[in-house]
Amino acid sequence: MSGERTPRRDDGERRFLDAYDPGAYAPAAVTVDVVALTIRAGVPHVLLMRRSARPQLGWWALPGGFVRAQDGPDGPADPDLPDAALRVLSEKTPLPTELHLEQLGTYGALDRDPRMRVISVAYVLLAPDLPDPETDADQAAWIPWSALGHGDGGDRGGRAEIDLAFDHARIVADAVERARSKLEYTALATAFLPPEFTITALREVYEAVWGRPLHGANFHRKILATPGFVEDTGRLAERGGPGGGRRARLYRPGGAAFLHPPLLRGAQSSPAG
Amino acid sequence: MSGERTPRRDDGERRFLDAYDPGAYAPAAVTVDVVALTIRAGVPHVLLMRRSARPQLGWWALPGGFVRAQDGPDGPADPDLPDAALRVLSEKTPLPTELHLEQLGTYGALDRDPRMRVISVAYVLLAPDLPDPETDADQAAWIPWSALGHGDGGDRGGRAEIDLAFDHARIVADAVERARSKLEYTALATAFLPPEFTITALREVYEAVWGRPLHGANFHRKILATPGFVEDTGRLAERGGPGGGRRARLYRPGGAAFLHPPLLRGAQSSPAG
DNA sequence: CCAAAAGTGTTTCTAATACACCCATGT
DNA sequence: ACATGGGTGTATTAGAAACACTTTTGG
Repeated sequence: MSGERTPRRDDGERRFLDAYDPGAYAPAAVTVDVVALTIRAGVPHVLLMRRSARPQLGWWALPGGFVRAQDGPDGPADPDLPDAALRVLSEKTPLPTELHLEQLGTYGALDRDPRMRVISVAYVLLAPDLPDPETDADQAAWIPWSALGHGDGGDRGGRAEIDLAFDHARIVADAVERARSKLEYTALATAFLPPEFTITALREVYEAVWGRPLHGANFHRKILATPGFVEDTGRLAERGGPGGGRRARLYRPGGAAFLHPPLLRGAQSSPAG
Repeated sequence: MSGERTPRRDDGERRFLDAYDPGAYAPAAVTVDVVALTIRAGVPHVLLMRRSARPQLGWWALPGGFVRAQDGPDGPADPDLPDAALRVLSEKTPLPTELHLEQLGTYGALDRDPRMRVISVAYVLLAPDLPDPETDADQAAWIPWSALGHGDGGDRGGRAEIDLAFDHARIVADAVERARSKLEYTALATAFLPPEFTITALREVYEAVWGRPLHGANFHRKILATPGFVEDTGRLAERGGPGGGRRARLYRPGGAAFLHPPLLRGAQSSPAG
């Protein structure tokens, strides 16, 4: 490792770039697909759309679209991939202001799209309970994870499974697994909740995503013992439970991104609390 | 969710596909970059190459190359992205038979390559100590993480930092962080070791990657208490330490992919044991 | 013999779990 | 009043960490 050079862009470099022909490459299409996850009434849902174009016209699929690589007639180039994900999603449904977006992975098998080679960068979006998409209800909808063919963890006793277009069932399954494991060691559960929430609401997020009940009392203590997870607002919820009950304290997300120690979903009956 | 349809490919679909023109899209180039990590003499290294072409001629960079989207003059199409990663890497250095390859993430900022819009799918490869690349030593080399400008954790007291081409410093930093966290909750540490190894060698992997000493006695017990992490071969190492010492038992990787419980790298002096 | 490294025993301490119980509110 | 849900106290238990010590080898 002797004599490291750290060359700066020189005249030769400039001349090379001026003469470069971008059309020489570019044999694959690049898309972004978004797995938007939320929890409605304690049940995890994913946003799906019916395909309005061939191929696989009429199938349920993830919202997605082509990355704008350069400025063009359709609009300016996407500065980065997350921008492309948000643009593509906002073209189909209104976006909440508070959200969490993270890259899930990239899918590029040769035969995943019958038209051509398509490389899809998938993103996971975690959002609080959103209104139904404003597009025609038959075109976009929040679908429970449990209704999907693969990768869920809920009960779907006898219900018909929904097949997704392309390899989107696999992508959703990967997204669900990502969400499940990230709740263990990050404070991401708050991304499913409004800006202020109760500890019970937070617990219900864990129970919905992990598909298993947690011990309320111990969960409560453990959340408060994890530094930076939540921050007390000093106020109380408007009212107690529907059938009576004490009013719960309201919290907002704390500054911490990672949880120390993590909330492990072990094999026991009610861990993490 | 009433009346789900699961349409099959019909005549209209077939006619559509026959008439489809793939050239209508394809505005971005897709590459794969590989962050190959190994440990040599207790020090973590990454495989880097000097760029032999413009742009950034002569800079250190990750091995990588364009994805073959279709069959062409250079060879057949890559069936999937991991195949592309292995092909690209094998074109530059011989590959070990035992290795772990996983997708790290995809980088697609508008200005990350001055030539054109390039979307790079990055892979992490964990490998046992490999021989030096057979290409010219000045063209490819194993470089210690600590020599790199960003994202390391080792000491580099006064040593000159190596700048990487494009956004590769960021990619390597992400790969290092991925490796560090995956050692916590998966059995991946064995990917850095030969097929049979001692518990001490395993501990040295953790110490190298995490950059911190661990308590040998407790580590030993904890590894053996984690089901499926390692499996006893019943044999002993050829000899003890250089200055004397008992011969260590040899183990091979167990079947488990995930560790229950995980080995947490907390903030204390010597966790995980 | 002595130093070095592998591995075990044991104590201490902290954190996870379970369960009992009190508090506050809606009906 | 009483049922419901929020929240705290506390005993039990499991696991993490620290340290002492035995075993086996090289020099």
